[in-house]
Amino acid sequence: MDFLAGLNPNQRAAAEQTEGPVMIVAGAGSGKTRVITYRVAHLIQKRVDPFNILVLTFTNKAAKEMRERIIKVVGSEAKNIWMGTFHSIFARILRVEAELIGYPKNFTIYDTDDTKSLLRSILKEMNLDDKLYNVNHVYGRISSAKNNLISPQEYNKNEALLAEDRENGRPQMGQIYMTYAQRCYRAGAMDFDDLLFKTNVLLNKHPEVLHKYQHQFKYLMVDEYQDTNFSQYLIVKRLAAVSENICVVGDDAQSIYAFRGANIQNILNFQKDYPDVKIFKLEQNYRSTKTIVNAANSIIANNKNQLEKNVFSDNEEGDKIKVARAFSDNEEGKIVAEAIIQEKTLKSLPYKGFAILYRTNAQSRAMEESLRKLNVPYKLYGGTSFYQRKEIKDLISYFRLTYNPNDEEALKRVINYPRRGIGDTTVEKIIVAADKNQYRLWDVVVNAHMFLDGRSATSVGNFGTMIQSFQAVGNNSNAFDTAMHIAQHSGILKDLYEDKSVEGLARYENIQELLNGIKEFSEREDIEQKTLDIFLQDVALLTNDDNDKDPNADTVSLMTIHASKGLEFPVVFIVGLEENLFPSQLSLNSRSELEEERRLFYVAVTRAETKLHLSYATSRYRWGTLNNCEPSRFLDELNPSYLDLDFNPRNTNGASDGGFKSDRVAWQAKEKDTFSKPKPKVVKTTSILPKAHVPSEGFAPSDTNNLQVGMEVEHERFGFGKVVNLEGNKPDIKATIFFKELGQKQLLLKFAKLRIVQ
DNA sequence: TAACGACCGTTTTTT
DNA sequence: ACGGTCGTTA
Repeated sequence: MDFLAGLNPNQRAAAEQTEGPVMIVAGAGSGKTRVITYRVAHLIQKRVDPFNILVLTFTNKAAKEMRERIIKVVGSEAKNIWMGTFHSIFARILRVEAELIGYPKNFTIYDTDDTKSLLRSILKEMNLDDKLYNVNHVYGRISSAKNNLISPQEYNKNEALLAEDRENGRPQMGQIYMTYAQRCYRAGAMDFDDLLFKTNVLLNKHPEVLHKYQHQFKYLMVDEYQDTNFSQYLIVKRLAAVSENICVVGDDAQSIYAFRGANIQNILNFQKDYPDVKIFKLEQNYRSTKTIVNAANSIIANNKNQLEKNVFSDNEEGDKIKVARAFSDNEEGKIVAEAIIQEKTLKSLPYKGFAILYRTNAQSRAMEESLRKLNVPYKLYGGTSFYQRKEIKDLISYFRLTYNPNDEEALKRVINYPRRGIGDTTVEKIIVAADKNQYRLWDVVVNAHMFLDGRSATSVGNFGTMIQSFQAVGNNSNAFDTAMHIAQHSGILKDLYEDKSVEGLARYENIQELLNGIKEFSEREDIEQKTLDIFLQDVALLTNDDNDKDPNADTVSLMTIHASKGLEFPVVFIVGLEENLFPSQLSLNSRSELEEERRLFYVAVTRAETKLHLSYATSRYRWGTLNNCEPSRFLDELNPSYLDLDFNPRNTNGASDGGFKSDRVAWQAKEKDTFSKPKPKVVKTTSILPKAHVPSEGFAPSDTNNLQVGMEVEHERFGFGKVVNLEGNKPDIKATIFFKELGQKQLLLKFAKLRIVQ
């Protein structure tokens, strides 16, 4: 079985170097997954026990895909490889070892919602202003502390951090972190960051455990190493310390998760940690055309501090990159949808050969509408996961509570859902009683009569009894029977069944779907223990892709660029290339954040195999109001020789800047104008804009049916200008006019009030 | 305690 | 635009 023959010399050398520290710097599309797959296959062929191999990935999708590919090569033996995301692998280990660090084995995993909800309660209890102590900000602060392995105690001793918080007007941050950690502990819960943080605690405090896993995992591989944070880095370093058979794979140019603590230095410094590292560079891109690869290179060249590499393609030159300018987000959608239909026929591609990538999930709406209008089948990836839906979380909260009654977030969520007469006041009393006596909420619930009076004591007591009855069922039945029992007896099923609205119906169906999933789980042959608590263990770590009904359906893919990492499509559309959107407004403050946006663009561009489309809109609805948009600086950074513009962005004043600056100049002029004067209270449409131009006496709009390029016109507010271009059909004719004062603008003739001067 | 309406902030990205 | 939260009212 000479599967290594399918690799190029570089790839093969990397796959064969199984001993000692190895770093594989893999450019986009250079066959990275292939190398990892064959490297693992090679290990197994060399009689390494799959149980001794640990492969860490970043997403469930990557883990799943790689597992399938390895199984294809080496057969079912590969199922025994330890392969998964950092979070799932270490959750699995913590389930075994949790008691050593004072957690129950069946600890709950708090997802983002749970975490935020707990933080909100804490802020409220501490009487803190939740505008100043914005939950997302607080969460981010705690998360980054954990990712840098700073415990609450250390945080509160760290003068630099405390001073920083004081300067930001948030002196209570340390206390919040402390309380948050205590409350998680009390609830027997870990959040996402804890799964890594506590693993470090475990390995640090228990040398015998560290020793055990060091010897179990004789071979370590880490995919997407550029996206690891300090916490992950240290786990890997510790586990690899004995064997030093560690292979990291990554591409610094594709590091896009610094915002959540990833440290690009981990890959840049790998060589310092392991001086005898063998470095392999995979520089040949097999995925994309020369045009796409070169254009991508021209983007990333704008970043500093990179590992040196030269990504190239031997594929054909390929089409130029199409750039489209739209008038609005909806028109952009229309352009994309039409292009898909056209190109599908032209190149006889299936729909699944197309992907639309965007910076933010909110952008999917305009795309979806246009695709629906033209009957283009599509599938939306990401967005709110199935497991984040309210009704699903509600039912799962009952499950959680059944197996871990200390799970306070679950308790608060369902104690009065469906309604059972336990209002906020009563819940408040329970919390106060618990805090006063150092009890857990659950202790108060089961002893309700000691803390509450009459009616509410009875309701709360009944709730406790109900959960206890669920526990009894859970101990004696399989997952599906338990789940069904809980769904019925909690009243959730009835409550949703009675809601006959469209949304209510959808919710009911979602519950059905969850129950079906649990039924499938109960019938699986490859798992020995099929109780609901086992099913529950992984739920918080699941994402959408597990719920993919038919992955082979022929549909266009819509997703964020982050979600597209690792994927490839023959034709890719990157939409919304506008300043403040991509690059994101929030990234403009620092060079490093802007560089991350640029890497994100690089990732997006390199998803395309044969054809890339870029587009931007000159106006877009955001927060429900229409905003003017300036083309993204990234468009300027692309070498224009790779571009094919479907419009003329140049000024008529002879300047041949050839870029997107004309749009930008016009935009800037207008912005300046808009902000120079105090805004009127009600800003509904552009007609409220202050009048910079005083119209000539007796100004009256002319009939613009016969408007020609080159004509001089006067606009009520924009002043005098010259028609540069006319495009579009009948009622939607769009005029590009260069105004003396304001620069170039696009106007729809049916709306614009123009007086023809000559 | 529940139901209703006004108001607010949200849109970065994921485990 | 939209959903979640808060305050008012019954």
